[in-house]
Amino acid sequence: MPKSAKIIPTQNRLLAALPTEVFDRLLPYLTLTPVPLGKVVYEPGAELENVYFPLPGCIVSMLYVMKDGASAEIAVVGDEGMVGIALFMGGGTTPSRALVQSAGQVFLLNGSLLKKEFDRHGKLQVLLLRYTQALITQMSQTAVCNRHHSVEKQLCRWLLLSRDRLPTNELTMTQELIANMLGVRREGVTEAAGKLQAQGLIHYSRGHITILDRPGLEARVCECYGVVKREYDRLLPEKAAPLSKQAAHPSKPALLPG
Amino acid sequence: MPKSAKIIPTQNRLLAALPTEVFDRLLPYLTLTPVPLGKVVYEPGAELENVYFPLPGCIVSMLYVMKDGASAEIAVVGDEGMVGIALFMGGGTTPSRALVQSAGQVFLLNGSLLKKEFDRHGKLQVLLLRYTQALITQMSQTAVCNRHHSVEKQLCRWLLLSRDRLPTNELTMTQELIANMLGVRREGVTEAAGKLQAQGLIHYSRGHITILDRPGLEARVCECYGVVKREYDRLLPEKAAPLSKQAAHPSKPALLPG
DNA sequence: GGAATTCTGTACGCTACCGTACATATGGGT
DNA sequence: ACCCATATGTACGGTAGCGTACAGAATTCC
Repeated sequence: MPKSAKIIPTQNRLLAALPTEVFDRLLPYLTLTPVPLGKVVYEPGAELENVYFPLPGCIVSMLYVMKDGASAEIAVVGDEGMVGIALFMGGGTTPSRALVQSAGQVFLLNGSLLKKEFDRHGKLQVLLLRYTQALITQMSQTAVCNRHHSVEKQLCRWLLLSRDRLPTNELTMTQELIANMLGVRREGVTEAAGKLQAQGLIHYSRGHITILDRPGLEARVCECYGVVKREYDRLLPEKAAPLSKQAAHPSKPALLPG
Repeated sequence: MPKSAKIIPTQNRLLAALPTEVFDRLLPYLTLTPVPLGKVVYEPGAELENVYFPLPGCIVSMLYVMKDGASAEIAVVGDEGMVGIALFMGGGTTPSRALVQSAGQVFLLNGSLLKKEFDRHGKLQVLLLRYTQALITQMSQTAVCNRHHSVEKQLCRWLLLSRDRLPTNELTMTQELIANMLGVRREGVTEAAGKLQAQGLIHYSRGHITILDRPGLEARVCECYGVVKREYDRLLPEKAAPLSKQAAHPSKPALLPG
């Protein structure tokens, strides 16, 4: 049992799932950093210097912004994941932008250190690749959802995706920002949010949204949310138990068959 | 120089880029297989047994089909890539379906053999991860395109993506099928295709489309096509020269700056 | 050669969302 | 307490794409 107590990197689920050996190797280089809402974590085409492991409550959004300024969210990353996969995938850059959608803290890790550990091709590599596949599912499903579903359903999906990465039912987020993420007009969000509020599912005012009835949202969301959620549950380590005993014995054999 | 001539696996660009050692290891297990249009290569949720390396002219489409039957294409794979990335990413399955969009031939490789080679973490791993990142870009951009662009522009994108993976300007494809891929009505495709034909960009009749004016299509397509194209060019090995001399000297330093 | 199937063309009302414009409300700053 | 910036509400015409229906054209099958 290491000098626990202070060791909160386990609050990120990827880091938490690392075996002690790997974890200890990275620990000295993990820097806890607060990130404010709206901060741009990386720009399209820019070589990544660091990767980021969000802590619970911090959400980073991957957004594509077109020449004419129109934008669309491609995926979100919270404490279940990592920002900067292009670093180990080999490209070093991506055409999208990453920005903080919910302020909080991240563990920052130097990119070449991560790459080095990745290239040992131990547990970290396995974890990150599985995470990447989950991310791919999220992106795919976003494409499908963008094609077929109404703004209201997409808003439900977005709210649930956010809620899953937050510690409370409160989110700090204006309708304008949500509109940017969803790639629709702000008025469209106002209208959809208005309906949800009228039905008692959420409450909002000036940049604060409270989820009042999660089951209600789940009843209204399109299948896209569930598909992504199940895939994340299947591919990623379980939410770490409060007192981390991981690596000792994987208490439940995950959902893997056999 | 091995018993060349017959060794056409190099017609797939990923296979072609492998160093001789790796290539020779896999060669005995690569099975050349014809695949007809419409063939389902894998179903959502089904454990993959094999992976597929399409040859030029063969295109496999990754499609998500919803409960109500509505569908949308997530990405396409041709001779630049591989079908079945979930196998080495760790999940083993995906929620999407893969089906043959343009008949042709593929090299089939047993999944566990691929995984084994991947886990040596040599050149194959590097290549496949870079390829996966390119695929991610394609998926992301599809999401963006689905959100913001007209059917006509998307049709242009789709035609160019297909053309890039075919040896000629001819594609065998009904408007009905294109509509399934794009996730729009068949009539929407008829209308858009009609416009393109009126402008002399394409010609079509009963399941056969000919691209007459590629620059014209490029002038009308949205930026999404270019973003994906450039990322593929950046991340993947160049199109193999007819007589494979790859690995010797990368004749041109790609589009990389510096 | 005729019938059946499969593709493509056209039409028409409907709806969700857009672009734009402006009104109202809320909270923070001084 | 007031002002101002910011967030939200509402309205209205425009349009792209939908759902549906059906008609004409090109292959395939017998």
